[in-house]
Amino acid sequence: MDRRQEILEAAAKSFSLFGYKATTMDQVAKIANVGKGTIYTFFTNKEELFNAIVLKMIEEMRAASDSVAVEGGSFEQNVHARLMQLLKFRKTHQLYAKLIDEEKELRTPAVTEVLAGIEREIVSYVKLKIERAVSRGELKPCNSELIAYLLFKSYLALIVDWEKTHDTELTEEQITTLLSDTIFKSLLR
Amino acid sequence: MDRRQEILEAAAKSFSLFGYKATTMDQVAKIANVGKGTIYTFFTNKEELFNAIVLKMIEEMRAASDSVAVEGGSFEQNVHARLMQLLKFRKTHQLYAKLIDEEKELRTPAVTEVLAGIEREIVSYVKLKIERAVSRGELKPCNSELIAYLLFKSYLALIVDWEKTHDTELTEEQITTLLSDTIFKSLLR
DNA sequence: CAACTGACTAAAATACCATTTCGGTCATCC
DNA sequence: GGATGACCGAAATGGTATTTTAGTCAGTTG
Repeated sequence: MDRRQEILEAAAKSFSLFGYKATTMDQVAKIANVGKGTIYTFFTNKEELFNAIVLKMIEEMRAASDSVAVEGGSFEQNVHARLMQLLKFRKTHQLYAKLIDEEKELRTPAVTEVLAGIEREIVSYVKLKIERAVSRGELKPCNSELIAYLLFKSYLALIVDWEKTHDTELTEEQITTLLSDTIFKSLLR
Repeated sequence: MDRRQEILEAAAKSFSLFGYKATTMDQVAKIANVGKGTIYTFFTNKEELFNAIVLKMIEEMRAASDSVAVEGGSFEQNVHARLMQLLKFRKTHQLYAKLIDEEKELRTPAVTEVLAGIEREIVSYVKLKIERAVSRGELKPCNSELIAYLLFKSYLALIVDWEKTHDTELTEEQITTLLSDTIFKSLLR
């Protein structure tokens, strides 16, 4: 069977289970039933292998996000659904959750970088969606980068941070209403 | 001269210069020209001494916040001025800056706790201001805790987090306009 | 004698070194 | 000639000796 594929699957498994730092190349080789050297014919080093796995995860996230978007739906409806889905993914997906944990506990640089990259991508995606909605006339012209950033940070605060200091999780209803009345409303043409 | 006062000043100096972990009680005693035992006649332990210093800083923050509030000013005007001032204080004040650094680098529990406490206090203060403004009829009734939290997190994101990922700091004008059009606007009766 | 001191203690942090682990290479093998 | 795993140096880890430090208290001093 495809050796590259075996390696990718083994690596995905190991990174998901143990995180970046705690998975060893020997470990991956063993799970994949290949010699360690073989890994290096496909990936230049551990970090590149990791990046390949993360890239696959990002694809999954994109698919998950697309799966909740409604063709022809409003900007608000779609951005809300997408961000909620992405932040759910963040908690649910084994690898993502593991990486967040490793970032908090170990501060592994490769992990920090990857997580920051994902957030940048999300913000930049929201920014794109804003610009599209502006040019289609649904939203007022605005500083799309700034709004995208504020939107993302707001969702992050309400979904991720809130429960760290409060004991009752916010309902989706509360979040929807709040942001609908504030940020989203102000964007409408 | 008042020994308690000497100790407080020495401690403030040392905590500001070296942070919590790196100031030793011997150090404080030496700066204060006092035997180490004397410190323990006024403060039960290092953490209590630290809390006393932080309490003084909180007083300063309160004063700084009050100094920019306008008697009879609007809710938006005053909350904006106060939060801007508090977040400026956060960067500017030697002790506060040092503690943020220590929290990031060392994760000293006593420091983590103190910083979390300050944020809780700020949010709860904003919450109070919202409730006042609601009962005076300036704002619509709302979930004050939630709005206070979102407001604080938004300012934090725009002032503190933004510059970590972008190379151009946001102007106060941009922040004012953005939040005025979104969160603040939606609160008005 | 009451406030103050600093030598003292136990516990925690740090420095140090021996040993192991790990990412990456490459001579060898199938 | 693609795959392998023994091998290498560097980095991490563990264990231990040493130092540092928060907190105490017997003794000193004004």
